[in-house]
Amino acid sequence: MNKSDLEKEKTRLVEKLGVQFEKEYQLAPVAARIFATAIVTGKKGITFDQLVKDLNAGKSTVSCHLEHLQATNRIEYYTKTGDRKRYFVVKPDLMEKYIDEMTAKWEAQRCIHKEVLEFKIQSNELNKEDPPFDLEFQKSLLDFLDEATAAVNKLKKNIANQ
Amino acid sequence: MNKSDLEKEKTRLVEKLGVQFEKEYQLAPVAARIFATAIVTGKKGITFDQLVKDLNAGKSTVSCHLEHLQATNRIEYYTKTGDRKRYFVVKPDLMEKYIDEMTAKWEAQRCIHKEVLEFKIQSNELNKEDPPFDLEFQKSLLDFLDEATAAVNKLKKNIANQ
DNA sequence: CGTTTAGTTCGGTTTATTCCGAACCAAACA
DNA sequence: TGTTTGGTTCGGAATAAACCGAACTAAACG
Repeated sequence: MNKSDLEKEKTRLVEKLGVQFEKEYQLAPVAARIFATAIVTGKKGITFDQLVKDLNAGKSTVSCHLEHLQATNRIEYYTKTGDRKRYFVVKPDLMEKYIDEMTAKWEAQRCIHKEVLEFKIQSNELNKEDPPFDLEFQKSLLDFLDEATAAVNKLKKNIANQ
Repeated sequence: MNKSDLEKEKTRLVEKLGVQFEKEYQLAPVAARIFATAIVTGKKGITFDQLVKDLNAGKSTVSCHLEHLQATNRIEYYTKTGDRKRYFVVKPDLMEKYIDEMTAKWEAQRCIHKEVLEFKIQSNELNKEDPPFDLEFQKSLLDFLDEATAAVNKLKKNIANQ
């Protein structure tokens, strides 16, 4: 196992992580690979033109996706004095952020499912003829979303205090 | 509040849920609205041509997305004797399924992050000159994914036994 | 056996995503 | 003040996703 093997391995890992991230975070292919590169590269960070080279991507593409990844709080950069390059690294509170995104989605869904429940209650009151709506199912959706949020927020606290 | 108001309300809810589902489950617009309609309609179910009418969609589009929603275990159908129509309803174990999907994704990620950790360990052993990789961050990703899986699987058991 | 009903398949169009290169800008340097 | 460096902006091209209608099929019905 020599240095060039490690580079190949890095490329392989970036690609594999990239595919996952495309799905998980709904990122464009190059965006996902930039994010993956930031993770595999670690705290020393990766520069703009290194990304352009490594990923065989256009400068505009990299610029655009770096912008987006920063805007969505997934990466940030630091600079070295006397060096104009930016060194991009993953944000350390990545997982807290992931949990927040998840719970925000669940909260939004819970809110609508509650409206749906109210709709079904009203419908049952007005239309006595129809087979009435099964409110239990709708309630179970709400309960699930509440409990999932609680479970994952507990986890978030554990992470923060460690 | 009369019957036609309820219909408008149903349309509104389908639309609102639809937008959520597009993002949450990565569904095409019409697919998300079909799924939303199934939820808002409840156990009495919705038919093929009702969907075509309600959603102003082509038959082929509805056919294709119904296919997909069944293949991904989100909806199923029942029939009435002497009635060739299919009545589509949401699968009752929707949330268990959602958890399974989530944990499957996490498992896949965990697996790659483990490979990344091994890569970083190897790199540290070989390149003594470089600033070494921070293994703790990588480990914390693995831990998070494990704990998240555990938390959510516990929730799954609670749901199943109720 | 012809017809209706319920749904599927296929080919093509529209629309949106993703990416690129060329031109540009702003800071630093010579 | 001209030039290099590091990065952004803009307009468009290639590609992929989403959808539609027309033709088709298979079961049931008369």
